[in-house]
Amino acid sequence: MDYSKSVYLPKTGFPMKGNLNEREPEFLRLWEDKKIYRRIIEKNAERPAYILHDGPPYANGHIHLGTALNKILKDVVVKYRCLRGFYSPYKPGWDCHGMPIEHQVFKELKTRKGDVDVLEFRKKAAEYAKKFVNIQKKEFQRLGVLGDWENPYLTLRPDYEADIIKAFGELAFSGYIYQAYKPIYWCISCETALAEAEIEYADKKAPAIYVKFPAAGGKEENVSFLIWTTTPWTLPANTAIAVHPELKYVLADTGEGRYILAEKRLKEVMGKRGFNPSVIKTFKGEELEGYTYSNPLVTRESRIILADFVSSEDGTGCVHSAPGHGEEDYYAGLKNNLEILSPVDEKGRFTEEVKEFAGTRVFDADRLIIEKLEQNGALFYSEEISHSYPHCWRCKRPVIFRSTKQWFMKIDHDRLRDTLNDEIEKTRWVPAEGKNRISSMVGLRPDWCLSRQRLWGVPIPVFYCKGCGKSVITQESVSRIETLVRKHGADIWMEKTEKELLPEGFTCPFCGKGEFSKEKDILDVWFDSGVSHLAVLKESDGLRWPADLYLEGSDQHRGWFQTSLITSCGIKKQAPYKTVLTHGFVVDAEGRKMSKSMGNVIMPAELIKKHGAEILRIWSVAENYQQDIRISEGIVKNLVMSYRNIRNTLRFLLGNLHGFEPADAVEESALQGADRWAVEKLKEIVSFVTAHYEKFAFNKAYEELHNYCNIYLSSFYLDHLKDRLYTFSKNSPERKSAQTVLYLILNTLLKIIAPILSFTAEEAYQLLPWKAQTSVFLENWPETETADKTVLERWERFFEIRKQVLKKIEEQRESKVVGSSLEAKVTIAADKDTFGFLKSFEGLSGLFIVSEVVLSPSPQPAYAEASAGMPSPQRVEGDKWLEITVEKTLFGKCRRCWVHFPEVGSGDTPELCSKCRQVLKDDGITPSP
RNA sequence: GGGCGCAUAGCUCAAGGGCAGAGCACCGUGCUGAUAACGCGGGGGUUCGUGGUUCGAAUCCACGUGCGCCCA
Repeated sequence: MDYSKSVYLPKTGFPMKGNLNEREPEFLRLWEDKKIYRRIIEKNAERPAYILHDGPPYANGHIHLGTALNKILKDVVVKYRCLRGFYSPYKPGWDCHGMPIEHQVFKELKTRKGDVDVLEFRKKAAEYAKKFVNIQKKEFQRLGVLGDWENPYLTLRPDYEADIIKAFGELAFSGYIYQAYKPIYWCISCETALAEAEIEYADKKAPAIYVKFPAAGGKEENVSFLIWTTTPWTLPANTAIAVHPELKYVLADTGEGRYILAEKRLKEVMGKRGFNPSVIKTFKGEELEGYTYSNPLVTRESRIILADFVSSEDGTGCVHSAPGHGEEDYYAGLKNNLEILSPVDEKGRFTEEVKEFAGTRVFDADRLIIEKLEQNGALFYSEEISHSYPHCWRCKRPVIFRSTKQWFMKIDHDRLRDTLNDEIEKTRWVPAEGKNRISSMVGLRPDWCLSRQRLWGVPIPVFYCKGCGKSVITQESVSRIETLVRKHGADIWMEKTEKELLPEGFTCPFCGKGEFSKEKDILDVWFDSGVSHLAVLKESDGLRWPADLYLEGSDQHRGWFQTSLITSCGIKKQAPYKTVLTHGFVVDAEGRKMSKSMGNVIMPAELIKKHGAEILRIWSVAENYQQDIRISEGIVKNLVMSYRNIRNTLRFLLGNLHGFEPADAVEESALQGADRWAVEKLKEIVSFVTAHYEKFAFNKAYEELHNYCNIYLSSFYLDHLKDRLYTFSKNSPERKSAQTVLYLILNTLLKIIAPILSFTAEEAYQLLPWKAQTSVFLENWPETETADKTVLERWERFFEIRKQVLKKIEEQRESKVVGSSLEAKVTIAADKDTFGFLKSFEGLSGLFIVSEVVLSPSPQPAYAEASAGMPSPQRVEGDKWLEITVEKTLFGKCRRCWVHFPEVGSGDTPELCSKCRQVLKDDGITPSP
């Protein structure tokens, strides 16, 4: 007789193999076709809101693992909130302006700034950005991220651009915006500003000169600070000499003159002239602060300042500082209130400010300046060196640092820095270290330079009066520009003349004249995204300000978190977010960052193709994202394994609920044996997982879910239930009790894994005959109930004993006494308390999955004999002891349920146990021969 | 060079002064009614290094190494 057809084996259309890459698109289609995102939002429209504001990725290139990680984490948060019944819309966005796109478009056009029609160029740049918005949109959607993909926000949309103009205006009217000089890279042959990305480093020959700057007003006569420079032409713009506060300096006498320089450099520098100087004094750099000296080229007295960037590796340790011609010098200048001189025009010629060399190109001036210094007796030594120097990417010529007038946002205005700090304090930072990080950055940050001498961005809405030369920005002018931009886009600024842009009859508020020229610089692209909270979080779009959550990579402490905070505190005196969550960076198996040159880059598309987006989702949450997140084939393989375990657990649940209907569910009071424990355990899992979703500790939630499926379900509960599910009468209370719990577990599990395992949860949900919704995401989060601790503890104690029973069985398996555990007879002797404890369990044999369990009341002998060299009890703890014996059962094996029973072998169906005989009768089954 | 952070089993993570633990992987094995599944058992550690504090350090302190982010 073949009884395998007479048992109720699992039956389901949920395949064991996920085939994720092929199946996932089905569910993407389902979500799209049935407008699931819309429906979730509508469902919760009247509920409390939870707003995650999307930081816009840059619309350039394909998504990489970092962006995928970020979007998945956001998706998990949003889905969790939605399931919990929050109104939690997700509006994705893209950052569309800026240098990288401009750079790419120039490359494609094989041209450069200055050679293009600005409007045509901007059209191309917009097309380029939109193209990548669409590419990335598809890639993000493929990850299973739900959101308002039909209406994302793009920083290049007219509405958004108008809001940028508006925000700039508001800051200007509050007095935050001012104009000042700042050095930038400048190509004197292309006559254009260059961005960092347009700079190439190449070796260049340069004069390296040592120059004496006579100390002034000191007690010592004939003392000079000795500086070293490779750009003699910047000497006229010198306004300070920087020394390192901690470095040792000397006053050295050569006989020919006395010099101050770093002790470490003394020998080498003096050696150039063959001097063997005597050291008169040694002192720390900080003692030099405030001393003055005179410039040998122009009549100017300047100060010694302290700066940490001074090195003792080359030069003299006394660094010539020209804040108008170098970035380090510039910041040192700001800090020390130095004048920022930049007496060089756009063609690289000295202006009238340097009378003697006016009209001379700076590189030609080097020679003249050296001659002049020599005549003055200020030249200590001159040589030629070759060093790495910035060059223009386009014309390959050396560039210079030149200062131009630029727009800034003042951080120390109207107590803004205090507001920033206060708001940082009020914000919840996850992890908490983020607070420290951003506040130390905000504490030190200089004013924000908003000007960019570029083409692809939003214009700075400022006019210059041709009458008095003053810059003009008024409520009226800004509001007019804002309206025009909202209607036509920011291109209007380039398209129209000043007269057309300004309101009719507009006159200069300073001098009353009516002729203007418009600002040519555009805004820093960080300003675009920095005002996203104003441009996007609008009630009219179903959103709220401030956002509940910003969630980005930890690099955004300096980037978006900060720019958003600054604009927000400047305009609204309040942070735009309540909580900021950061994640680390994606690195390879060895913890190294991914880079093309290292060849260790893994793209999301590869992983999706191979394993499905679900694995990427698991990876995103299973790791501790507060640190750097590693990825490698091995790591992915592990995740795939853990996925399979969860998937198979779902499959088992689905399979064993075949034919079950919710109406079949029994009352909680009618649950049998371990079923009651399972209900309590599930409560515990739901509470734990919910609490950890709430804390953004997704890895803990996932780990718990995995462990639950693995340790509690697969290893114990489900294994134990097989007997009841497969062999008991179809409608028996034992079977229905088990199914009731499986039903509960499955329904619950699908909802709480859905934010992470979105595809799999949906796949399983679609197979539920009793599914109430079109999608699992339209369901409600299960109630979190406090589990009955007494029940859980009782069973934990049981598991401890079970573990030892299993070990004993394994020993006997190794000795070939038993194979299947159902061949085992287990005898347990124990102390009184443990004995009573075990006795209180019904169906112990079923819980151990053995055929016989004998509880031997035999007191103490085993324990007593232990000392006499007899087999020792397996567990002794205080007065508790336990002795477990496993032997092969003498009963016959029931051919149907495989359990060994005494009655097998007798009666009219000797191959069956009495239970199975009855089941066959009750269920009217005639087994096929 | 500076600021912030990280380092525990092959992998992902626990333990935050008191025997270094879990899951996965691996090895062995059972079952053949979750079967590319499932069960059971097992091996596996210089807790990055050095020094210090302490009766006792993975844990606290100092220095160093490696890595990441940001800045120069």
